[in-house]
Amino acid sequence: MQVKAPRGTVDILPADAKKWQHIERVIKECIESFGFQEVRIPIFEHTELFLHGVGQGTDIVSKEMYTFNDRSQRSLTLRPEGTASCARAIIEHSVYGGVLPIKWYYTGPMFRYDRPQAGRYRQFHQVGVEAFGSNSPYLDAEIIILMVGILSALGLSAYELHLNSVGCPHCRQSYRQSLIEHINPVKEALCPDCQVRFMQNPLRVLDCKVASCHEAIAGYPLIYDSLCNDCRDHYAAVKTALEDNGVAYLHDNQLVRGLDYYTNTAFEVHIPGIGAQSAVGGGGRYNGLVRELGGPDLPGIGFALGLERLLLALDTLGIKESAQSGIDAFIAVMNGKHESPALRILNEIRRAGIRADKDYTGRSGKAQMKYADKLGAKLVILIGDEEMEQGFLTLRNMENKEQLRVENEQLINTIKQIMAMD
RNA sequence: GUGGGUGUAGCUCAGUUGGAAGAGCACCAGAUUGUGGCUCUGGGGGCCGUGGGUUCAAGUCCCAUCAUCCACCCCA
Repeated sequence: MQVKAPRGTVDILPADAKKWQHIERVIKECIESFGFQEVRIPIFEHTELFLHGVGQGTDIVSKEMYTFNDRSQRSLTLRPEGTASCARAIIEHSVYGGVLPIKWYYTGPMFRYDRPQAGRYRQFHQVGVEAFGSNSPYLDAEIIILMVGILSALGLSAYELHLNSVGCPHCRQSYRQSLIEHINPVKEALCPDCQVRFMQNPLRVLDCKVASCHEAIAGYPLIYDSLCNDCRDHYAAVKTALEDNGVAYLHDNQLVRGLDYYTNTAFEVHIPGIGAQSAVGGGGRYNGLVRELGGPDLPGIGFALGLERLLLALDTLGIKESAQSGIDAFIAVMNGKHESPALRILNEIRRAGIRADKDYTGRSGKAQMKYADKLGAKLVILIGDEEMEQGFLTLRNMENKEQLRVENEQLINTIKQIMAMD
C-alpha cells in the first residue's frame, strides 16, 4: 500500500486552500463583472471530442491524455482543457439559438500526462473564459483586458502580454506555403525535433528554442506579412483597442497556434522569474472550432489561466493577501464534567453564525488557552465550577485580556457586540 | 520521452578520511494546582527512500530501483 498521492498530483492542505479560495474569489468577481456566467462541464468527455476539438497533431492529444474505457467500452478521456467541452455544450443544447454572444466561464481540474516540474502538474486547475458568437475585434480586446485585469486584481502587475495574429485559414495557407519554401532548402540543418515538426506543421519550427534552428531559418517570412486585408484590419483594431485602454503588449511573431481552427488573435501572458513554466495564461480566437465539432459557423474567443501558476507567482513574488483567519470564539472547559453543557453552548453560538470551536483532547485549562490562541480565537468562553453553579459565563477578550461575567441568555448578543467593535 | 540534482525526526536541514544518529522550528508537558502570546526547563518522536554489494564496521563508498525537484519538450 503506497501512501502517496499519484505523481503530478498534490493535496491542497488547509493552509494552502485558503490561498486558493482567495484567488478563486477575486477571479470570479472580475469575470462576473464583465458579464460572464459560470458553466459547469463534465470532468470527462468522449475521447472523440478532444480528437476533433483539440486536434490530432497536438502534443496534448498525441501523448498527454488520460484515456480509458468505461465498463461499456466507451472511450472516455479526462478533460485536458475546457474549450472543447464548452463548444460541445453549446452545440448540444442549441445555445447558439439564443442571445449572442454567449459569455461563459468555468473552473476546475484539467488532466495532462506530462513530466511534472515547477508550475506543471498532471492534475492542474484552470479558470477559462469563452465568448461565442461575435467576431468583433473589440470582443478580443475585452477578453484580453479581462485577463490582465484579473492579474492586476491579484497584485500581479509585472506581467508580459505577448500578442500575435495567426490569420484566417486563407491567409495562413499562403503563409504556410511561403514558410515551407523558405525552410525547405535548409531543412537538413534543423534539429531532429524540428525536422519532424516541419513535416507536421512548419509553423511550429518558429517556436524552437535551439539556437542552430534559429540561425538556419534566419530571415524567415513573418505571418504578419501574409495576413489578408480583413485579418490585418482585425489585428490592427485589437491593438488599437488595447492601446486605448492602457494595456501594454508585445507583438510576438513567434507566438503561433498550430491548429487549423485557431484564427486571428493569439495571446499569452508570462510572469518572469517564476521558472520555466512562466505562462500563467493564454488564449486566442478559434473561429473554426464550433463548426469543426459539427455545429454552426459560430466564432469564438477565450483564454485560460493556470491557477497553480498564479499561486506560484504570488508566492515567488512575495505577494500576500491579508490573512484573516481563525475563529470568533473558543469554549474552554475548566472541568471535564461540564463537557455536555459546553457542547450545547458551542452549537448554540454556532447556529447564531459565530465561528466557534472547543478542545476535544482533554487539555488542561491552561493548555486550552494556548490552543485557543493558536486557533486565532478572539474570545474565550470559560466554563468552570463557579460558572455552572451560579449560572453565568465568563467571557475573555483575547486581545485586551478583559474578562466579563455574562448571563447565559446574553451570551450571543454580547459576543456579537464585541465582534462588531473590531 | 531525454538530461541533471536531491532522498536523514511532522517541517527545514547538518552529519568530517567510513568508527555510538544531531540542530532549529513544530508538537506535548512543567515553571504558573482556573487563564494565551514572551522566556526558561524537560519530554515524545528516525527501517538515514527501498533492495543488493564492498568492508571488521556504511547515513557516509559502489550498483540497481523507486520517489521527488529542476530543465528540455509542451503548454495554463
